[in-house]
Amino acid sequence: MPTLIVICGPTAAGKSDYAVQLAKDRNGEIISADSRQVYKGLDIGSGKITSKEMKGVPHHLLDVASPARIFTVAQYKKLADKAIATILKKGKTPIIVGGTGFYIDAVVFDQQLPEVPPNKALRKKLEKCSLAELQEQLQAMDPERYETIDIHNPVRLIRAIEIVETLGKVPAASRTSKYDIEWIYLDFPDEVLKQRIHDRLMKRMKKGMAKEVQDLHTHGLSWKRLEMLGLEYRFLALYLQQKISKTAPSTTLRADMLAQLETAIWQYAKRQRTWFKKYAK
RNA sequence: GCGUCGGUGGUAGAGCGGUCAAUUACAUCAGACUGUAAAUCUGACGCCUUCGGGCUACGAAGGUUCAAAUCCUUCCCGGCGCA
Repeated sequence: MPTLIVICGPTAAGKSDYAVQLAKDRNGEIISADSRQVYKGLDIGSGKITSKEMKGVPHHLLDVASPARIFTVAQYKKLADKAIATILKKGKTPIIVGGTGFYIDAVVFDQQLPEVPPNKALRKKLEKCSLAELQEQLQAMDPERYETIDIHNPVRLIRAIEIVETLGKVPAASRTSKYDIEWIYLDFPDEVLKQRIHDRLMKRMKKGMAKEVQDLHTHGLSWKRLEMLGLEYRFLALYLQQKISKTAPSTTLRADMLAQLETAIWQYAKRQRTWFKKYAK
C-alpha cells in the first residue's frame, strides 16, 4: 500500500509551515484539506499559504472553485484522489494537510459518498418543513437510516431524504483505506493556542482582511453567502453591514466584532479537536 | 441632601409570596458528524449525593408569614430627576 502522510490539528496550530518543511524532507507534495481554501479569492481570511511561503513545494486543492457556488466534499474527494494518483505516479509522497476533518475522512478512508448531487428545488421545499415533518418523512422512507441519523439536525435529515428520493435508501457508510497512513497531529495547550489565534487575527486585520471581504462582496458575493462561509468571512460581513450587536456600550463595533470572532474561532478549534480525537484511536 | 428607579447565577436579562437552584440568550465544558462541514446538531452547566434526596443561594442585616428572589424596615452600592 502506498504511504500517505496526514497532518491535522486545530486552526492556528502551524500546519501549513510544518507541511512545507516535511514535504522537503520527505520528497512530498501537499494536498490541502481545507473547505475554505478551495475557493478562489478567499486568501487572507482563510489563511491560505502564499506562493512565496510554499518554497517551491507543489500544493494541490487550493483555488479550485469559485466562492459563488458551493463546493462539496464529493467534489473535493474526486480532485484529491486524482491529485494523490498524480503525486504517487511521480514517485513522491502525498501529504494531506488541513483542518477539515470531513474532507480528510472522505479521502483517507475512501468514503463512498452516494452519487446524489444536491437538489436545489427539493431542498428549498424541505427547508420549509418543520423538524418533526422531516423526521416523519425520513422515518417512513428509510427507517434504517432514521435509526442512525441525528434526528435533531435538519441539514442531515434533508440530505438523507434527498438521497432516498433518488436511490430509494441511504447506502451504508463504508470506511476502508487504500493507504498506509502516517498520522501527524499538531496542537498546543489551550492558552498558547488561544494566544496564537489572537495574534494571527490581528495580523490578518493588518493585512487588509476587511478589504478582502468588502471586495468579494462588491465583486458579486452576497452578504448571505459570505455569512455562510463562517468565521472571518461571516463576522467581517456582519461588521461591514453594521449588523454586529455591541455587547458592552463602551467598546467600539470593531472591537466587539473581533472579540466575537475570536470566540468563534476558538469554538471551531475545539470542534476540530473533537473530530481529530477519533484518529488518535 | 430630597425624590425616584434599580441591585438575580460567568455575562445580559426574566421572575415579583408557594409549582424557583430560579424562563431565556450568550459564554464555558463535553460530544456528534455519509455531497452546506469555518457549516449543522446534541448534552452538561451552584455544591454534595448511596440518585431518594441533602445543603448553600437572588446586594447586606433584620422582620412579617406555615412559606420570601418575590412583602416591610434599615443600611450599602448604581442610574436618573430636583437641589
